Amino acid sequence: MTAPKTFYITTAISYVNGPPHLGHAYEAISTDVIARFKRLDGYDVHFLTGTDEHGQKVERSAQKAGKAPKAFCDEISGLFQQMDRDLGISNDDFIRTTEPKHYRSSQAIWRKLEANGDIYLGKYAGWYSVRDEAFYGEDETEIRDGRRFARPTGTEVDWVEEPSYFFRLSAYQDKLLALYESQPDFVSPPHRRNEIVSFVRQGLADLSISRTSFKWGVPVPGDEKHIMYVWLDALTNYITAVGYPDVESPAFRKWWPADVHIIGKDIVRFHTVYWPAFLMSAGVPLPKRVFGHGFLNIKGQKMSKSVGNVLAPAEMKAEFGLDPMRYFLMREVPYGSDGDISTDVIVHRINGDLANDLGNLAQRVLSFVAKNAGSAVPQPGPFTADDEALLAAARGALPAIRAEMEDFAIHRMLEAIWRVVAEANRYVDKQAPWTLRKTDPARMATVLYVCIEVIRQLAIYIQPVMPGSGAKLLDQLAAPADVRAFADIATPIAAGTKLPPPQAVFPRYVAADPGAAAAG
RNA sequence: GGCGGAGUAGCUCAGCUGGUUAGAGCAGGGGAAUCAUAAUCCCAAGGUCGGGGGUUCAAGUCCCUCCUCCGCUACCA
Repeated sequence: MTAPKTFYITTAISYVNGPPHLGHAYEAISTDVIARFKRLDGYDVHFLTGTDEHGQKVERSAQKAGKAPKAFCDEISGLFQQMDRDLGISNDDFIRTTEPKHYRSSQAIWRKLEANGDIYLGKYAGWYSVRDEAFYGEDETEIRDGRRFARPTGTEVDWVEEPSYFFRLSAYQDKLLALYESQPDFVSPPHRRNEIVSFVRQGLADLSISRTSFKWGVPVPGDEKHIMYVWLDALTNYITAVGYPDVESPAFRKWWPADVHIIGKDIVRFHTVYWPAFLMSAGVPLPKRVFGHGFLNIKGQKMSKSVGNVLAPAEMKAEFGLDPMRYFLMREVPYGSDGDISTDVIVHRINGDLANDLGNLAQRVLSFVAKNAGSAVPQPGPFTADDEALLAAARGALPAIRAEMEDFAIHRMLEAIWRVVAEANRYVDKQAPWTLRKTDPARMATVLYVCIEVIRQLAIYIQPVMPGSGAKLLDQLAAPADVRAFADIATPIAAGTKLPPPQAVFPRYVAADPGAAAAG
């Protein structure tokens, strides 16, 4: 037997500066969809998510909250873990950068970079924004009301002058360009790749990778006045979780290099420039791919605290239900682009795609079978061309959705599935089993069989996005738990299978209190 | 300022290396059916493909130019 195909996928670790919002949920859900898809497709999957807990911003937030940094992190990290549970996220592990094993791992990679001659002590002076965790040039700042702000982001900056260790990022320019050249899909979607390539082409400056102005971080080995730059520490989480620095450990050998890091578009550079450079220096293989997803806007506006339109994942779930919420987010927004959401669009999707198209398809067929076929899968006769065409469309969707998921085109995967849904509804109308019931019961049996088989396949396909609903549908088809993977598409349902009473899976959404819905 | 992307039916978007009457989904219009969560199905309608110029037998699809929007990035004393 050959070793099972493995798939290691990660989200970015969330910064514990505040509670999770819909953007975090979006990343968690989309990564979860890919992870579940791969599991259903026969891969041994390792899905990692977690929280990023160091840095001056967290130190200050903790102070403001009157808490010790670690206690503060425990609390916020707990909220993220709760969110994952609420959203049905199937992560196999949850890493926190404050774990002892992560200190060990971060210090180990530091020593590797050092041993490779890529770290030197210098001095950094500049305008530093705690909010952005970044330095700005004098000319990038402006003074308002006697205080100085970074122009690009509008955050307040302080003059910071301190000794700092630097990483020789400048030495990696050619190697990085060679990487983008030889592995065109290392960075995706493609337009992100172009941005990164042009950024690196402009030349890379060495990177300041330590701080002395605060304490909340991983101490630099051998010079504990310094703590490591949060990004070096944070990125390392991906290898810590699978056993680094024990590169010979079973976990590390099994999972690393990661198949894909799913991240937000705002941190593509850290993952496709700094991270591969660190790994090259440390002599660790690079992740295979990095995918930067887009952001969600609410009715055309960026989510922000000051606008007051920050949507809590729990609110949206409470209003629309978990699976409809997951479906909406995955279907409405092309994965990799920004998306806009509003209550109108959500309701439209839920009622149109879920209740009317798929939900009603299942309900019209299953209730018909319950009433007219003795609540069991009918015995089919010979298939007509129409039957074969629909069955072929359903079966043929599998390679199509696989291809879409290779590019992380989750929205197009769903589109492909829904093309089958539409075809199935057309088939039902054309075959009109309610007429056949009177004229040709044998033919009716065949038609119903085909419908049930197609619904079974659809139920299997939707599981990555809507695990609960897929399961509910498969329960109604009396499908045992061990025949719900993509491999089971090929084995049609057995005639004679006794079916439980049908039950609507996707109810229509009706606003309880019009105007009070979550997204406005 | 540089690099890149985008401007196609009311809305969201497909349209690969140029080639018959420019497509889909949704909304809107008409009709059919009644198994079903009043869901479904069919039909028609709807676009000077951002403006202008050019290449070509032929351009949404190539070239030039202008306008608008977006992303990345750099930056003027």
